[in-house]
Amino acid sequence: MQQDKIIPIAIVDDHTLFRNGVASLLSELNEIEVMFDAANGEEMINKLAPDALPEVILMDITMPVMNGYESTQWLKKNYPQIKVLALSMFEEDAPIIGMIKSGASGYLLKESKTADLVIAIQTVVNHGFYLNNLVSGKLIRSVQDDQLETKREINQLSDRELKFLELCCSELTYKEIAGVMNLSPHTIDNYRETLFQKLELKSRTGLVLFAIKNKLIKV
Amino acid sequence: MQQDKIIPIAIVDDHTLFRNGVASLLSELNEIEVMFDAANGEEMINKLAPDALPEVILMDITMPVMNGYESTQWLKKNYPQIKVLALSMFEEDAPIIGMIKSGASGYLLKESKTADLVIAIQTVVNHGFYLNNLVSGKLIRSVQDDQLETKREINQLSDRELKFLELCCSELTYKEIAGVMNLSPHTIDNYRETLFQKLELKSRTGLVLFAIKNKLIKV
DNA sequence: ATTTTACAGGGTGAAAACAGCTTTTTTATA
DNA sequence: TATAAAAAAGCTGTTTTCACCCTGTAAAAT
Repeated sequence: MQQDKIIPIAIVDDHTLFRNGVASLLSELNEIEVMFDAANGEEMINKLAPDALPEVILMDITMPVMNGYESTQWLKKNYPQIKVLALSMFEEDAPIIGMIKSGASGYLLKESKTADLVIAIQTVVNHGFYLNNLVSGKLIRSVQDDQLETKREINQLSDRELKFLELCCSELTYKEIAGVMNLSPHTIDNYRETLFQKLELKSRTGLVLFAIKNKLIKV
Repeated sequence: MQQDKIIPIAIVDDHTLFRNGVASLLSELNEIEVMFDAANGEEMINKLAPDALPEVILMDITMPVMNGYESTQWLKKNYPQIKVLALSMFEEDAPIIGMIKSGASGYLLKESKTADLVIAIQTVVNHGFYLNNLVSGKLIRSVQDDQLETKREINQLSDRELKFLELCCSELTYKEIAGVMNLSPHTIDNYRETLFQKLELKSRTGLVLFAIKNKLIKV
């Protein structure tokens, strides 16, 4: 690992002391060069020089003006080659998954040791991502949670109502749905009314949104 | 690790020789006990005894009658405590992400060494999941890919059309949308028509579906 | 034995959505 | 600055959706 070239990085964090501290720590090493630091995403954007880009940006989450999620998304849009390593004090699921979804290639706690930070930076450069125990479990769960998760309202619905709801998520008119289900349009009216009542909705759009939110249909 | 109790597992794979081979390999160890094996998901369901469940099930993907995805989903629904370890010859993104999304706690290639398989089984039992290099990169990318990905049609749309499209994904009537956007209902009619034409749709439901498919709104 | 619940069918009127036009205003740019 | 292309607004219909009203049957529940 020591034979690697010097990695140019940047630090984005609103706590000046922390920012300078990390910069100072890393400056002592000859594997890493801190190109610049910024107190938030907007400052980062202004300091980014297209002809001298960092390879990795250490990114805090909570920051004024432009936070870590927004900043990371902006980077992925404008400089997708720059790797973002989230550096935060939060160990909850939401910020971790949020930063990963925003495009971060890794997530590290601020209480980590310097050595871990260096390894993370190098891993991100060499392998494109850095996963530690903190992230991997949450990550796998977040992908899976998309799947299961059932709402209680759904149990109130009969098979035919579910079938009807599914057909609502198409460009078929109610009359056409009646045709497909071999029912009278009036019966379809009943289904619609029943669903509106059960789900507390008032339009077909509402039905579609409900069906999608509850993964009754695949988008 | 050697102080762990004996782990009861099951093997589901349509290749009899492979199934028996793995069973024989693992039977020689005293960390793992193979409770039963099955050629597909249906057979597995029949052989599952609620009073003697395996902790881990090694799951092939391609199988007749009921494949690995379906089987894993069934397990997660009916016996969520059983961990599924996908065991397959495919190293492509789709099957890996697919199995994880179906609920698998890990993914291992069939060409892996016995020792790796044992470690994977133990890791799944002790930590709830097993991530190797094969999976982690794809996983992080699959979560992120959900995000970006833009359709060419979207570029054809103006800001106001996008705003209108967003408002369509609610229970607001067109008249109410006109109010929110400070426009005449007739202008809203124009937007609708334009979008129908540009996106080749013919109903509001179609608009909603399009917006969701292209992640223009968060569900 | 009676009530409840789910399912199927029917009708009316009002509101909203859809379709096809024309005209005016704004914006961009050649 | 002329002009083309958008965005915005208007009009006139038709169709669809929505919100009520209702009857009847069959299966569960009380």
